[in-house]
Order: sequence, then structure tokens, then C-alpha cells
Amino acid sequence: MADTSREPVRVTLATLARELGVSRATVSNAYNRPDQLSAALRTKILRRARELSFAGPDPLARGLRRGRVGTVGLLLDEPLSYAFSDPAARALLDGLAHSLQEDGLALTLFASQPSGLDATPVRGAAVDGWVVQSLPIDHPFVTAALERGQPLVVLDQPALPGAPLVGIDDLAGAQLATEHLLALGHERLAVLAFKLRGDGHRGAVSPGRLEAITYEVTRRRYQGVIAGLAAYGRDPDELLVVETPHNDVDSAAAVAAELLGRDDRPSAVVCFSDQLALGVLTAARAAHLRVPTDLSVTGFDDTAEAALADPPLTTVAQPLHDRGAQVGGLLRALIRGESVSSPALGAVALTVRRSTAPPQ
Amino acid sequence: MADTSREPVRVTLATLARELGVSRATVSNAYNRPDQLSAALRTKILRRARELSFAGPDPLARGLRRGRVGTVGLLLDEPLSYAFSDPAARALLDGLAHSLQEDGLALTLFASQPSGLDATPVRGAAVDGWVVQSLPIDHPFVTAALERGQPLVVLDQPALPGAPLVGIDDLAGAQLATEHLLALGHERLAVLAFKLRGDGHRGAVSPGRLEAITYEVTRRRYQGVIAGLAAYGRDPDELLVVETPHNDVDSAAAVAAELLGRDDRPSAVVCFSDQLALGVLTAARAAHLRVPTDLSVTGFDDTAEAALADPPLTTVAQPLHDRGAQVGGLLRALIRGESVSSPALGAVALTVRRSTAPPQ
DNA sequence: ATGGAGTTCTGTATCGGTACAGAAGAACCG
DNA sequence: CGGTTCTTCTGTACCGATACAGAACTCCAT
Repeated sequence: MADTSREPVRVTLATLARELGVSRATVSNAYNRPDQLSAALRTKILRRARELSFAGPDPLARGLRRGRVGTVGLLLDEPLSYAFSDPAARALLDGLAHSLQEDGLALTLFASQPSGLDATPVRGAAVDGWVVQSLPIDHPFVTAALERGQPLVVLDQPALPGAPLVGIDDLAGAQLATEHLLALGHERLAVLAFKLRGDGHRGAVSPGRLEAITYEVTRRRYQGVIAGLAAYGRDPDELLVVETPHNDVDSAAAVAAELLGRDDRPSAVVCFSDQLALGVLTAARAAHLRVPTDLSVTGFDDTAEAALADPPLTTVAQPLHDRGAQVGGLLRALIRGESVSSPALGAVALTVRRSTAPPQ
Repeated sequence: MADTSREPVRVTLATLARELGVSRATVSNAYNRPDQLSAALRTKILRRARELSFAGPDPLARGLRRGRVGTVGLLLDEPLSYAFSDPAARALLDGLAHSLQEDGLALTLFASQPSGLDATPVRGAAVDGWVVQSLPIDHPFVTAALERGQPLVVLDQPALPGAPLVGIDDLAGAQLATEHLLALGHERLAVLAFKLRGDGHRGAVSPGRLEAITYEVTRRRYQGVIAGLAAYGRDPDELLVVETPHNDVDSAAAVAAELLGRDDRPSAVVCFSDQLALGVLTAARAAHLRVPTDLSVTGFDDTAEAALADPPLTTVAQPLHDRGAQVGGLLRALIRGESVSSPALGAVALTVRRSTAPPQ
């Protein structure tokens, strides 16, 4: 015996086998292949297991032998408190978890920390596959996960060669919202965007910054707005773009407060998420601006809270739960060894409610 | 050879060892004990590993041998979308994740599904320990996790023999809020509580139901309110208790709308969370009641959004992030093999803001 | 009685690592 | 120069299970 640690003696399949005078294989079969042994022996084994408080085959050993652990790693771009503050993210996650559960797979979280990001946990984690949720392409997690050579599915971004991506037509969505506002007669539009890059910038965005957007979703939505303006023959340079470092109501409210305080205040704001739009509503209320009379606002995602907002939000709808489930389905297929390719982009549609109206 | 599967040949430590003419142990040491071999050989090994796109020792096999996987299971009472809708829960979780990360531990989620709850994933998961977050004592997850005989820490509830519990003085907290309102002169109090039991009940609560509260936190906070009333010589039977099945703003708003529509409308509502209190604010606004002029409202948790609410909430503060970290610390100690006991209950204090005032 | 099909159980190779004891040689020291 | 100490590397037992081939036995039809 090489090891000398003296723990309270673990109960294993072997212990049970010895106790009952059967082979290890039979005890294993009692758990995994009930048809391989008589019902009587099986009950006997399970009873004795309970007596010895043996909780079943060790998941790690089983995993090693079978080549599967039963969990999937989820890579997140932010600390947990932020990552789940967006109801849209939660809906996606819910769909994902639901789908994974059909194969008994759990979700293991890997959240980015603002300071000193360390990918070692990703490198050493026991998982059967990965979901990359909206990361920038140069994120350390992405590299680490790719190196593992395991099944991997991307949710929204970044596009990765060889990995299926589940996304929506962001450009079309943003264009829909933009053209809706232009059709209403708005002249002065602003965009409230979430992260263009991972540097924590907030507030007005310079033209240079717009050239170097590293978050693909942000870039596509921005392009959608430009396309909408172009369709109406407007000059893209008139567009005012402001950025929040976090996709949540409070950050948005702060940034929106500045935006609405400007002399050249816009008459309509295209927001890249419902959370951001809710923030604009808050800021508008604080500034005694009436929505939609003084200000039109559009959201993106069509979360439950968009419909419940005051006023209810006009927003770009996307199938959140279903897309989450789609990611799960693809990943499960990959884990089963099937080969899959990226599905068509999810459909978007404009849900018109009462946060938009012609300018006064 | 028993197995006959023909996969693209995996690269393992052995492959590398063979290639380079060294022993498996040395390759292992290159990863885990750099001091056990010359720097030159180590670089050579790592370089060749990269060439063969070997991502490092298999986490499962390493886990089996070492007796540790590097992840901790988190047991949740609700689907993910609900579990993380409360900022207080997210703050706790953040603290937990932060602490776990110091030992390179990740979090694996096990969320309850409303229908057909199945504890098999919990039984078969490869984790080093468990965090039980606010479950009822008879929840299948709890039983399953306990059977595993692994390190386990309880967050808030249920009290479990032998498992350390990290909680706060719920009773004192609720009593503080209650006495604050009574001191202001309120005569007619209502309580807006989250789940008393797991049966999805919503709305007014019968006296019988109050006798059989299965969620310990809810029970203690309720008792705190009763204690507050008693301290002011009030009859507990006058208290109006309403319940939401979900701890979120929208459910709360719906239930509160009914409450505020009653003939015997209360002049103050003690809410068991900030989320619930925010729901009351929403309902009050919809009913054209002014807070605090027509209605006083107290929250519980002192989340960031409590301070940003309109009006800012008077609420019972508790150290959310720290408590999460505390859970992590205890669990890490248990995993290291140390024995720990439940720490003292976390301190609570009343943060008085502008959602409470004397009745009109 | 014979052969074939089921049923029930066993033996052993294997999954991919890590821990530990110790071998071999270099370096040091008085 | 003999002995001690380092450094660097190896051999092997072991972690706890599962897959597979096949043994032993029963049962049944011919």
C-alpha cells in the first residue's frame, strides 16, 4: 500500500461485494442494469447498501470509466450578480437548463471577475461540454475552453470556427426598431448600447470607438440602426450613441439621465435591451419627461417586464427560452457524438406597445 | 482488449511519456510539481503537449485519484429564472462564488423544477460539497445531498443536524421593521410574505396556514412581526397576512393590488423582502396611493435597488455578500477536512429611508 | 437425452491520472 | 576520499468504477 492516509474507511462497490459474497460487477449492475441480475439479489444489495449508507457508485469513478461526468460548463462574461440581473439572460438560461436536464446534465458556472481574470478553473473543470454565453472573442475563457477540445456551443457571440452558434438576426432587429421610429417621424435619434468593448467605458461614444466594437452583437445591432437610417436617407453622423458598461436598469438610468439632460436631447432612444430601456424610462420620469409624448423608447428582447413597464415597451421580440433550449439540444447532440452545424438565426419581430409615438 | 470503441485515439499522459521517452509520473509532475523535474525537461514536455494539443491531465481521472473534483453543488428551491431574479440572492451567490474561487472551486447548479422534481442529478453529481440555499426541510434535494455524506453548508434554511448553517436573526429583523412602524403610529399593519409553504398559494393567509409554515425563514420573520406587535400591546389577530408564491416584484405587485383595494386597507405593509416591497410600491402607484403619505412600506435585505427605489425603501439590512462568502469559507474548511460549527447569526439593522412615515 | 435459448452471475482489462518509495547520479563537505 | 545531501527521474500500487466475454445453471422443445 502506497497511500497511508487513514480515513474512516470508505464504502465502495467492492466493500458491498465482499460483504454479500458477490462480485463487484454484480453490485454495479444492481445500480446500472437491473435486468442483469435477479430482482431478489438486487433488493438485497440495495438494502445492504442503505444499511452501510453507501450512496451509490462514485460519480467520479463512474465518469472516468464512462467518459462522461454529467455536467456542462457555462462561461459568463460577468460576475454572477450581473450575469443574471437581466431577465433575458435568465430566460435563456432557463431554456438551456431545461433542455440539459433531459439528459440529466447540470450546469457549472464560470463567471468572469472584473479583476485578475483567471482561466485555470476552466482548464481543470470536469465537464462534458461548454456553453459560451456572449463573450468577446479574445476572452481567456474562450481560449481555455477551445483548448480542451470538447463539445462547445456558442450563444450569441463570438462566432468561432467549428463551433455551432445560436444567434438571432441582430441587425434586422435593430433596423426594425429604428425604422419604426423613423416612420413615426422622429428626427433626432439616440442609441443606448451595452458594452462595445470590455474596457468599462460609459457615456457618449466617439466615432473611432464605433469602428472598433469587439462585441459582435453590439456591432450588429449598431449596424442595424445605421441600416435603418440609411433606408430613410438619413445621415448616420447625426446619430447619438451612448454606452453603458453594464446591461442593467441602474447603469442605464444613470447614462440616460445625462443623455436626456443635453441641449440636443433626442426625441427617441433605441435601446439594445429591455433593461436599458427600463433605465431610460426611469431617467425620463426623474427628468419629468413623458413617455411617449416627450420621448419615445424602444427595447430589445421582449422580456416579461417589458410588457409590465409603465408605459409598456415597444421592443424587438426574440424567442429567449427556445433559443436556450436550442443551445442545450445542440450541445447534447455533440456530446452524444453527433455532428451538428449552426442553425438558422432566430427570428425577430417588433412588438409595438405604448412607449413609442410620433414626436410632439 | 475488452472495449472495442475506435475513437480518434486520445492523447494522455502516457502518450506524451512514450513520445518523449520519460515516465508517466514525470509528465504528471510537469503539470503538478514543477520542482520535481528540471526546467528544461518541463518545457520540453509542455511544448510537445501543446503540439499534440493535449490540454493537460484529465480532470476526472485526477479528481478520482485526488479525491476532489473542484466544484460545489448549489441546491436551489426554484427554476433558475426565479432563483436569480432576486438581487439579494444574487448578492449572496456572488459572495459565495468569490470565496469558492479562492480554492479554484466552481459552482454547479441544481434547480428545482415546478413539476416532476427529480433528485437523481443530485445523487449522481460529481461535486466536493453542497450548499443548500433556502430549501424546505422536506425537499428531495436535501435528502439526496445528505445521503451523499459530503461536506454541506446550509444557507438560511433548513436547520439540519450536523450541518453548519449561515443565517441571520430573522425574527429580530422583522421585529425592528414592525416596531418602527408602530412607533410611527400605525394602527393597521399588513404583512406581505413570501412562501409559507411550497404549494403555490397566493393572497390572504388563513390562521390555520400560519400555524403550519414549513419555510423556517418565513416563520421566523412572521414571529418577529408578532413579537413587535406584542411589544406594543397589540392584538396579533388584527394583523393581515398575504402571501406571494414567488419572491419577485411582479407577483408582489399583483397580490399587493388586491391588498390595497380592500376596504380595510392597511396603512403600512411589512414586506419580507425588498423585491416584495418594490412590488407594493408599483401597486401603490397604480392605485394612486402616495408612499409614504398614504401608505408606509418596509423591505428586507437592503439591496442596491432598495436605495434607488422611488421613494427609497426603509428596509432591514443584512450583510448579503459577506454571508455568501461565509458559506464559502465554511464549505472550503469542511472540504479541507476541518470541522466547523455554525457561526453566530448575521447582524441585522434597520435602514430608515423615505418609504415610511406617520399615518396621515 | 440433446441441443438451443435464456437467465444470472463472475473475472479481468481498462478508464487516466497521482502518491510514494526509492534508484541513480551529481554536488558538496570536512 | 568516503559519506551525506540534493536533484532528477522511475516503477508501481491504487483511486472506484464499468464493459465485455464467457461460465454456470435452468428451462424447454424435440
